Amino acid sequence: MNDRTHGATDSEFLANYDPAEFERPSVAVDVALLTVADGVLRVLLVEREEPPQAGRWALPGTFVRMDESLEDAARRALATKAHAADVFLEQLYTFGAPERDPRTRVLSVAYYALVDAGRLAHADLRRIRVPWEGEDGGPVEVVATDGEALSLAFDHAEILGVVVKRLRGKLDYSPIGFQLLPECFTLRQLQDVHETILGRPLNKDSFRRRMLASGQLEATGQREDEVEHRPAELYRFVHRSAV
Amino acid sequence: MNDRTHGATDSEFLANYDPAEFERPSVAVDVALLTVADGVLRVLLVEREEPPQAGRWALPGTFVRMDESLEDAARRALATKAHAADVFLEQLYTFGAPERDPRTRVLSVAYYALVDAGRLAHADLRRIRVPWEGEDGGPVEVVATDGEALSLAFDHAEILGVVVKRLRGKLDYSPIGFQLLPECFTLRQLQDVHETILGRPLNKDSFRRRMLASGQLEATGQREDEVEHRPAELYRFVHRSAV
DNA sequence: ATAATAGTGTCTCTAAGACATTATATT
DNA sequence: AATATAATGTCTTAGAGACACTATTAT
Repeated sequence: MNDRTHGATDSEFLANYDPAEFERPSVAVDVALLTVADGVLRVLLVEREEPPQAGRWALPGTFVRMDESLEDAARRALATKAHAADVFLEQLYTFGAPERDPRTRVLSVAYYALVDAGRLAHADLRRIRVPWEGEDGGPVEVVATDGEALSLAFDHAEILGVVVKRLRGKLDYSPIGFQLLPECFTLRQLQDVHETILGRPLNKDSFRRRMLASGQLEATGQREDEVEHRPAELYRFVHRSAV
Repeated sequence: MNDRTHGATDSEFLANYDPAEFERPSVAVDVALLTVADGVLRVLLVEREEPPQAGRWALPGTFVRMDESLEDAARRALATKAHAADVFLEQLYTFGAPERDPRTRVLSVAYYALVDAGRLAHADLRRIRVPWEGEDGGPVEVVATDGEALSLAFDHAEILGVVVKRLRGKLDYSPIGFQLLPECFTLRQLQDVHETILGRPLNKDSFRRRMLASGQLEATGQREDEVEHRPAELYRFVHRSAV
């Protein structure tokens, strides 16, 4: 028991508190920014230019500053890459294996962000290939435009695997599907997003019924155009007031 | 760009790496150890004896050591409190608001643990009261045996709220219900656990059918005894081989 | 007109809720 | 025998899958 602190008031204690007393891990945030387009999941990666693991591809990340929240750090990690002000962003999991970073102990609080493909240039987006079915989980692969698998830094292939697993699990009872589409969209586009995330085809009829019955969709009265067939109704996502 | 590191190999870089270069947050783990008995959720709390927030009730926690995994730290936080070797333990969420701890920046990687009530003395377990329905979420209350609400330390009421919300969300598609029961249990006991977690009654017939159809239950051929009515069959949880 | 997709209506099948009935223990 | 709960069987209802059919655009 420490006489300097035991029984003291909070203010006395804090005046004597030495935060440098113990060795600490570093804390980073890494953000998986995903889009869906053309039936594939894509992720924003950056090529590491400095050691460790220079030349490998990594999720955008940054070390957490002492006075910012974790979510603020995550948005800062995206700031130069995307119009990150209003992207959907949610904490995923904290990865803390002692040897996951060769520098020193580095914890990564991982986030995932979802945007519609129209808001990002395709330049930095790489295609995700999921080598497992359903919610089995495990690392995923990321392939370049030439089809070759990229070498990912640290445990980022595992992090992306957890992202995909999380998306598959949450898709049915959360509005994440809408985050990957523009404000107005057709039911077909919504179904494409769901099928791409789940990695399997869905029944069109029951998908329509389920979505329309959910109360989350509002018909805009407008129709898509520039399509070479009958244009579909455009819908807007409305947050469902719980029952 | 840093000339000392740019273009260097990993080993050159690491030889020069100074982990003390940047100020870092502290990282703690806090563990919510839950049981279900007599129709209530209970949680293991410890009374803080030293500042900050001496006298308040807190989740067992500890600072993460440089060479241990987050899960190891969580088990260590429980070690003196419970036979923690083989409890079910899962990461919940990382809480990182800059002002959540008055000492300095302290991140908390929260875990939850589930054990059957028979394995813990009731002494340190306090009853959880959930003031919201379904998965609305929000902080919960913890009440002493005399019914008075305890004053919880830091953001631990919010952490417990997230635990309850997570349990309600995962109950239907994960085996967490079984973690709160002894190895052999009756369907009635399993239903009690589900009803307690969800905070609402369930239909007995369809609950039985659903559980038996899930393939997760194996009849032991044995029956409960020391009950004052017809004894029920005892079942054992078997991990369901997917499909 | 033809092609292509949007959207509607209906049948079937499965799972949940409701309820009645039978079974098996204790007192 | 009376009581309490376990366990089974059946009817009804809601939602998903399947499929046929109609609607609306472009070429």
